[in-house]
Amino acid sequence: MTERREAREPDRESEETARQPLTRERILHVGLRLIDQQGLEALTMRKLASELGVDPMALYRHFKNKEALLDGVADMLWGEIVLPGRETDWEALLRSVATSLYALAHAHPRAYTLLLNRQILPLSMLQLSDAMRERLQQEGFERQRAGEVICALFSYAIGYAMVELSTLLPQSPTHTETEPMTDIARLTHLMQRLPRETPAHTVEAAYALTTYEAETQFTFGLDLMLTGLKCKGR
Amino acid sequence: MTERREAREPDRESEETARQPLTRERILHVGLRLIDQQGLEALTMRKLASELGVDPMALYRHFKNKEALLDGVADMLWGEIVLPGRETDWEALLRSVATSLYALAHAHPRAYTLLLNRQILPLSMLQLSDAMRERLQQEGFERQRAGEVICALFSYAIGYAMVELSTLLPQSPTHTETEPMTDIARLTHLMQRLPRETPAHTVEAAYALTTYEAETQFTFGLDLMLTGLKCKGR
DNA sequence: ACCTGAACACCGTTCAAGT
DNA sequence: ACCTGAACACCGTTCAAGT
Repeated sequence: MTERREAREPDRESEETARQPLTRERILHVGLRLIDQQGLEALTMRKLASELGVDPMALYRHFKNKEALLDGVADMLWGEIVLPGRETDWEALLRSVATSLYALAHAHPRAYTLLLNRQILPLSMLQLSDAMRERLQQEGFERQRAGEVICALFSYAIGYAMVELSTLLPQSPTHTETEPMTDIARLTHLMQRLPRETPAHTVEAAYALTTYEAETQFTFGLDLMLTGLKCKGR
Repeated sequence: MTERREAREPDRESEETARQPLTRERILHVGLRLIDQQGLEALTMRKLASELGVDPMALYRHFKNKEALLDGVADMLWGEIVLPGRETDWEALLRSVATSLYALAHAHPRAYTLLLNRQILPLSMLQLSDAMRERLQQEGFERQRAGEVICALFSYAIGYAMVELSTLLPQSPTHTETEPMTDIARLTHLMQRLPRETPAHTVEAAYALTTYEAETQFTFGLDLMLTGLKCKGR
């Protein structure tokens, strides 16, 4: 996706190309692809190794254990968030980062939970928040206030994305890419995920919950925060 | 194993008391306790069964599989959130629910991620949000607006809690219960969770990030939302 | 010194054999 | 009809035996 090598031959991105030397980056890249395609629980040291055309134990020379490998994937995900150019003011900056974090959930729905599940602080996350803090301070925010704002923004954006994923994610990841589901499809999909004894009243509530335009709703909460911030002053 | 019915013995709340009949509730209860004590990945069908003094396969007559069991635990967690009395106005209501969701993260730090990781819609969550919607509508919110507010609030509260857990959670769960860590303890704990090559500049950023008073910071973001809501009108 | 794959100690779940 | 536990197909990781 991001990496364009301009090779003479069309990359088939299959087991054939897996004959390059084994690097940390390549492992992580294939690992993320595996999660995207088959889900987080399908990422197995053995499966990943065979995908790379390599002995399972070979992975352990690049990562201490599976946890460390997942930490690496999480760091990659954080690394996909980039700041807009220097000319954007603080409000647009916050809006941009929040939107990017939300969009990341659609780019990597099965991997997204790694953003918060890890037991380390991803370096990319620290660098991102530090760069944001610097920009906010330049526009007059106090240091601590800047930190609070960033933390609140991250919490909302990621939290919203995870709520959406946990209530809307189809079992098959195909829908995410294509056009929105029909009402019928949405309802049947919903019914599958409710206990059989759910009262009709609650089914209706659930349907309402999952029917809102997700993007609009995300913006609503984001606007709440930004409005509050402007009311309070920086 | 033979069934022993020693009714005269005082409850020691250990494996002895595990001789009660196996019910869905008891399984879930012990399962949550196991997660609280040993972490989510330590919850094993086999371990849980032995904790209950039961054959592993016995669990499968109450739950289709491990996923269904975890769904049940998630539902229990949602069930711990209760609404305040009818006399509280909408702002206090929202504040109360958000705070409860946040507090739940401290009561069950190792299980908290289940709130959002499940592939079903927990019934308790639907009932909670539906009850909230009703209350908000009674106070003049439009139906859709009420839904948006609830969703935004859930997102922020849970998101904040998960951000806090993922950046602050000590490896040993003891600290959560006791008094706050000292600065030194916090710093060393932080250093353990950063890559060895982290530049000093970023270490400082990370330290700042994890040092804020968590509770105060949570309230800051919550206030942002509520202020925004009041500015915009209901 | 590096690389490998057999082996260990688990896991969720199936299934056949017991009652 | 219910209950049980052996067995299957995995898993992450150790470790000794190869090079």
